[in-house]
Order: sequence, then C-alpha cells, then structure tokens
Amino acid sequence: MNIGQASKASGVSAKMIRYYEQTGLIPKADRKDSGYRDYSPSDVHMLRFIRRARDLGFSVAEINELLSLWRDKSRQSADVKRIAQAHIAQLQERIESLEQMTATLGTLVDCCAGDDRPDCPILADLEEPSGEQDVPSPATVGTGRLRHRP
Amino acid sequence: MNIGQASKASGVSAKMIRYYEQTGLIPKADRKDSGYRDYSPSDVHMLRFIRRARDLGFSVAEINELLSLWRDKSRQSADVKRIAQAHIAQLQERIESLEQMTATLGTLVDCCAGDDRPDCPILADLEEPSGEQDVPSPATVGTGRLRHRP
DNA sequence: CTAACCTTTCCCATCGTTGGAAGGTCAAGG
DNA sequence: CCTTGACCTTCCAACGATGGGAAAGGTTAG
Repeated sequence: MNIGQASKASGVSAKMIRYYEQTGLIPKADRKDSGYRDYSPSDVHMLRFIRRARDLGFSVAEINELLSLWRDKSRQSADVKRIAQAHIAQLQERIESLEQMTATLGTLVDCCAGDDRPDCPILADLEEPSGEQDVPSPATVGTGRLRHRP
Repeated sequence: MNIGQASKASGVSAKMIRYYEQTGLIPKADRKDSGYRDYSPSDVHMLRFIRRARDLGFSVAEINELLSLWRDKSRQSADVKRIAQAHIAQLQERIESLEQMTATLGTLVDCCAGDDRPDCPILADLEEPSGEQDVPSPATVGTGRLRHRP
C-alpha cells in the first residue's frame, strides 16, 4: 500500500505520516524496490489510532505514551486511565479559562451601545481593566493548544 | 524608560515588545543616543492594552484591528463590538469542541476498570471508535489556538 | 512513448514565544 | 581610571503540528 492510500484509509495526511515517522512517533515504514514507503493494514490501523487520539485533543507526546501502552500487550488499563484522566483535567482547565474570557467579553459587549459614538466600554476596559483581576490564572492557560486543521 | 522597565510596567516581556515592533503591531520605538529603545508612559499604556487583549484570547491580528480602532479617535463602538462578538463566537466554538472531547473521554474513563488487566476500553475505542461518528466537526476545531505561556 | 499521477527528499512558512550567543552601555564602587 | 554586573542591542534557532511547494524520479493507462 502506498502512502497516499494509507493516507486516505487512515485520514492522516501523507505529509503528517512522513512527519510522524521522522519524529519517531511511528516506526520507519518498509520500502518497496522503488523507494516508495509500503504500508500494511496494521500500519493503517495504527495511523487511525493516532488520528482518533488527535481528534480527542491528545498531543503527539501523549499519543506516544498511549501508543507504547497499546503496543505493550501486558499494558495495564490503569495506566491508560491515568493518562486519559490527566488529559481530561487539562481540557477542563482550558475550557474554564476560555469560559472566563467569554464571560468577560460578554459583559463588555452587553455594556456596549454598538452605535457610532466613540465611547466604547470594550476599549475602555482593555485600557484599564475594571475588575483589576484579569483572567484568573493566565499562567495556566497556554501550553495546550488545539490542533491546526484548516 | 528602558525596555526592561516598560516590560515590567506592562507585563509584556522585552522579547515580545521587540517582536511586536518588528512585526509592525506597534510603531518603532524612539532610540536614545546609546541605541537603547526609549518608551513613554503612553507606550506602556499601549503595551498593557495589548497584554490585556492577549489575556482575553485575541490573536495578534485581532489586536491589530482593535489597536487601530483604539488609535482612531472617530472610531465607532459598533466596530469594536462586532470584533468582540466575532471573537466570542470563536471562543464558544472552541469550548464546544473541547467539551465534546472531555465528554467522550469521560465516558471511556468511566467504562475503564482501571486495574491491572490489559483489557482497556479506552484503547479499544481509539482503535475502533464506538459511535463511529468521531468528534462532531474536527474540521472546525483547529485554527484557533491558545497562547503559549510556559 | 507519453501524459497524468504518484512518490521521494528538502526547504520554507505559519503563530507566539522563549532561549542563547556575541557584543555594546550604563552606573556604582574600588 | 578600571572593573563588575546589570542592562541593552541584534541575530539565529527552536518549539508543535501542519501545509506549501520545488525538483527529481517511479508507475500506469492510453
């Protein structure tokens, strides 16, 4: 199976398949005489696993953990559960900070006349935050990102 | 005022101040004879504006829009309101997809014995998604990111 | 044989941010 | 005066995950 077919079958772009190989997330693919990479159905299986985990917001580093547990037949489901739970906690942190942002912005928008007068409470707040206490813990907001899927 | 003092006063790192200048988000700073950048209190004011907007999850591109409205004395608050509302909609989209992820993961974790047996429903689902319908609209998930704040 | 398509590797860009190296400036103290 | 340390300058690189594209070669149907 060529990379293009593996890509279609797994939903992972050919570019990303090569990238995952290059960074060691997946083992180096077999090569045909032509030099083309050759994928087996079980490779596609693994790629779909990765794709699915990405859709669930796991980082590649986390997927690495999951993959090694997946490959390890004596894996303990407790380990997987632990990783999943930690990931849920991360997601919830992100949700909370996003909700805080929308709440703040929503308040500002509600206060905004939205007409053609130049007095805008949104800009005013950006200049001089009203509550002084800005978004609760900006330090914990970042680090996690959502994936780029244009 | 040196860049370090402007940084402390605004909460924007010196690195980022230079980056914002370089990319044209803020105008080129005045220079002292020594070559050091020289910042006025109103520059610091602008930097705090930027900082606050980043905390609210605006992208630099969006901040560019906000800044030009801010600088434009005849700005219409309707324009600012429009930008803020669009941003809220974006944030809500992200929240929804994150909530979908946690819901799916939560279900899996609940089904997981969490003991030392190798049968793990989480891994099983990653292999063969149960609902087949994976996360609702993964295509709309990405593109927006949270900022990197280690 | 040729056209159309696939694959290969390689480099570049994105976005926001941090890190470091190599070198210039400034202020205080010996 | 000179040294020390804190600061500043520019430039270059990296992160993570992904896409874009070029140049070169393989494969396949007509």
